[in-house]
Amino acid sequence: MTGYAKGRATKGEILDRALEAFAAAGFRGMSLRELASRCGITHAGLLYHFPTKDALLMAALTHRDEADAGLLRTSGTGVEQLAGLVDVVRHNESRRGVVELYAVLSAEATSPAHPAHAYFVARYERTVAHAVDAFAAAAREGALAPGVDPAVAGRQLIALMDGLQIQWLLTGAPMVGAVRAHVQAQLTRPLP
Amino acid sequence: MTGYAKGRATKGEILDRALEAFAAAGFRGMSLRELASRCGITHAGLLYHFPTKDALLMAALTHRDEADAGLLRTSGTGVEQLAGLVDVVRHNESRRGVVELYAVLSAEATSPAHPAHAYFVARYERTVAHAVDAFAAAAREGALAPGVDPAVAGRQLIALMDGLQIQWLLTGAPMVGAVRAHVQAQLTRPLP
DNA sequence: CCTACCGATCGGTAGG
DNA sequence: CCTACCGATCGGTAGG
Repeated sequence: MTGYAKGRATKGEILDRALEAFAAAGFRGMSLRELASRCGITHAGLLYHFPTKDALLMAALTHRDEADAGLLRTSGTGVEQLAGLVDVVRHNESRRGVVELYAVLSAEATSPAHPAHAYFVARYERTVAHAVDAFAAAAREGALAPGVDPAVAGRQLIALMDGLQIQWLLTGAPMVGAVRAHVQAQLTRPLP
Repeated sequence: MTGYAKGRATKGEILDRALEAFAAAGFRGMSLRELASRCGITHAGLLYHFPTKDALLMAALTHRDEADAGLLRTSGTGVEQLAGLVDVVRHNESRRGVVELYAVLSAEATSPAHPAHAYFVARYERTVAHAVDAFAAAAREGALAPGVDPAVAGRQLIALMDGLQIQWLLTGAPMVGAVRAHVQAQLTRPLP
């Protein structure tokens, strides 16, 4: 019982530190030995919990997804869903590590040989689909500005968020204002 | 004479292949020995031309900049400058390697310790400034839609382009349509 | 979970 | 430009 609970806690801490390490150095640049020493174990101990470096990466990404589950599940109107996406951007400005993680790994993972390539392809399809759904719902509410195509607007919004993350990481330029202005420009009704 | 001219040509070819290697593997993941073998020399031979790996990266980025010089220098009206940016996106869809290079390296270089960190900070300031200038010129022409702030619109456009590059690399989703639609939405006059 | 090891590979240098 | 080397580090495994 104690051993099991302690084992799970340790594993969760390892995954948190693995995310930081992957964010800082990417997949190739991240060293099992350095991460292990940050966790107070040896790199062989790390490989006792996770059989390979690839498996550790996937476990860490799944761990991150579970921690963020429900972050986008704001059941509400289309306009409210879009406001929720703006809130996510605001929230992201308080967690550089998470933003860095996705910026670095999604760029790395564009290579089909990358261990997380399939994960990021699926992640983008899911994220873009969520944004498209939000704009489509806004259209049904009559809140969409004339000429706005939900399919295009959804892809644009996710792209804008990703691009602003790079600029924010590099120069510190704030993200929220630019995202909010862009979303508002697609609507005929003010964001809450 | 011959030696000098041949030396320059070889060096240019090395830099072209270095760009491909950095794009595929990032800075850390790129190996001098593998690049050298692609160039038909040893890794020590590579270090005869470029004293360190850092120096090779910077030389390759400068080489790339020189090849693309003038790509943005479409002297014309603000609306024409914006159309020129859309043309760059169209052009980029025919050179995956270049798009991959900037996507991978700009994400990596968000870390202040990265050898190209200062380069990418300066690059973004320059690129965003160009887009802001284009929108400001469009404003002076009376071509800007009401409520559009050139400073915000410039940052949004560069961010949109970067984000769409990630999506294009990952899923193959075309970039030009979404960029063109976004730029058009900021204007009161049709793009050429 | 550790010690001890494996083969492989890394960037860089000496010396020519 | 090459050969030959340096110390360091890598992911992974055997065996406990």
